[in-house]
Amino acid sequence: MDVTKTRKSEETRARILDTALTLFLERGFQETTMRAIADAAGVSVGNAYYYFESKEQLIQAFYARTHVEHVAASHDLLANAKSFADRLRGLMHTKIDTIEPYHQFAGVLFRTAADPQSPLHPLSAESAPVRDEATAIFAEALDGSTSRIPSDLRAELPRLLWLYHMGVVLFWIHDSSPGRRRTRRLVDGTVSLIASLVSLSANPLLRPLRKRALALLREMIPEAAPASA
Amino acid sequence: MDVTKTRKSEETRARILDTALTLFLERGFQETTMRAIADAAGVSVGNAYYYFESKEQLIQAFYARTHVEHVAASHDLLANAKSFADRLRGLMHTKIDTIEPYHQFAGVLFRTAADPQSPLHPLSAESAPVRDEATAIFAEALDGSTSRIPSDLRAELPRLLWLYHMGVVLFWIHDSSPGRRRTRRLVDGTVSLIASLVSLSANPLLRPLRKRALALLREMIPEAAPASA
DNA sequence: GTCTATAACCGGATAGAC
DNA sequence: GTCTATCCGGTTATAGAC
Repeated sequence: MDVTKTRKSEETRARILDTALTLFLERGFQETTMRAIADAAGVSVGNAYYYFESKEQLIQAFYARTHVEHVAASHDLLANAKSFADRLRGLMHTKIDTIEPYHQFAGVLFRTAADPQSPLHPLSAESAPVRDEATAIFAEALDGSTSRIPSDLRAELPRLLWLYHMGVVLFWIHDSSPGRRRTRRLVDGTVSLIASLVSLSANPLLRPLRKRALALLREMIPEAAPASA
Repeated sequence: MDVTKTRKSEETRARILDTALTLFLERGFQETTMRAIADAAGVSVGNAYYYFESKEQLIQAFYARTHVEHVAASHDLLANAKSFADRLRGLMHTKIDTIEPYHQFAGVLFRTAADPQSPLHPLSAESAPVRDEATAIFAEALDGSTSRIPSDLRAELPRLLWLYHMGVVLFWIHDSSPGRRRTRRLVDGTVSLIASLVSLSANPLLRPLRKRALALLREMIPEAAPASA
């Protein structure tokens, strides 16, 4: 009985979610009313709110879905590419590929996510699991690379790269060029610069700067998910 | 007659704006209804909307006001400090001072500003005047400095610094430490790093990297306010 | 106690009279 | 320029069904 109940519940939830995402993609976020979502999903408005706290909550699905897709899409790449630059570049391009279908309402998503109070915010406690997973994929890109990287830097790089990737996504949101060409170009350019910088950072000349930068980073972002920051 | 009309209009507009900002500061943005603003300002809701397109539009005032204050607050500093690091550090600290009163609703402000569609967006055409002025103050900090800086970098630095300053403000929004200590610390640390990096960039070893970085920057941000980007 | 529905609330925004 | 009346849509209160 529990099973049946749960299954039906799950189905209703999934139906509402799928309907919502479809409508968002068809008409945009603002233009899609909760009444329309409920209607199209064959439930009442109140019922939709039983499953999802708010309209924005429905966007959470975006996060989870695209991240899962990104991991899947990156599998081959991470199995094959060797150099740090290739791995990072590949990762970034598959990321863009993965989120592309959602570009039209990415603005709204980001707008929501930008509010420090929002559970959707990338730095919020609620986002910690997704954030940690996303950071992990950069760590994986790093671990599997054959490039020589100073060990102190290597320890901090995954989080730095996650931050970098957020910056690229931010650029992407504003990128209206055909095929998102400008973002692609930005990725190629910045990955190449990052790779150069990383390999230069081993140079004795840059050692003091590297040490200072890493110390500052550790001070500013003490833990992956600081509750009291 | 026109004068009287205009004057009265200006007064009403100013009254609504002042009332709104006061209420926002007292109770927060979300908690302040347009009805409350209209009431407190002694006008009707419809009238408030005659002067301001939307509730969020009222926040525009924030931009203009704080920038004017920032320029004023930076005057002495720019007249006295000599080194690039001192000038930049001072500029950043006066910036934080200036925006501090608005910290409690900065999240909402940023949230609004983050939407690519929003006229409040820092990169929007509507924001160009403020953005250009803000960039100009960094150019001034640079021009008056006695530090030696490669000329190709010097040409691009104001825009880079504007970008950097946006990043700091973003950090500040999320900074709930007493006295905004973490942001202050971030400013000191990053300014020192930036200064080191700028002076290191003259080193032949880093020349190719600098050239590539600047070329990428110019490609990605062709003009101050690209209409078609 | 898990799910679903209806009716209402609330506040941002607009229409249209004066 | 100013108002009143109204719309609209996110959200909630609450009653009842399974």
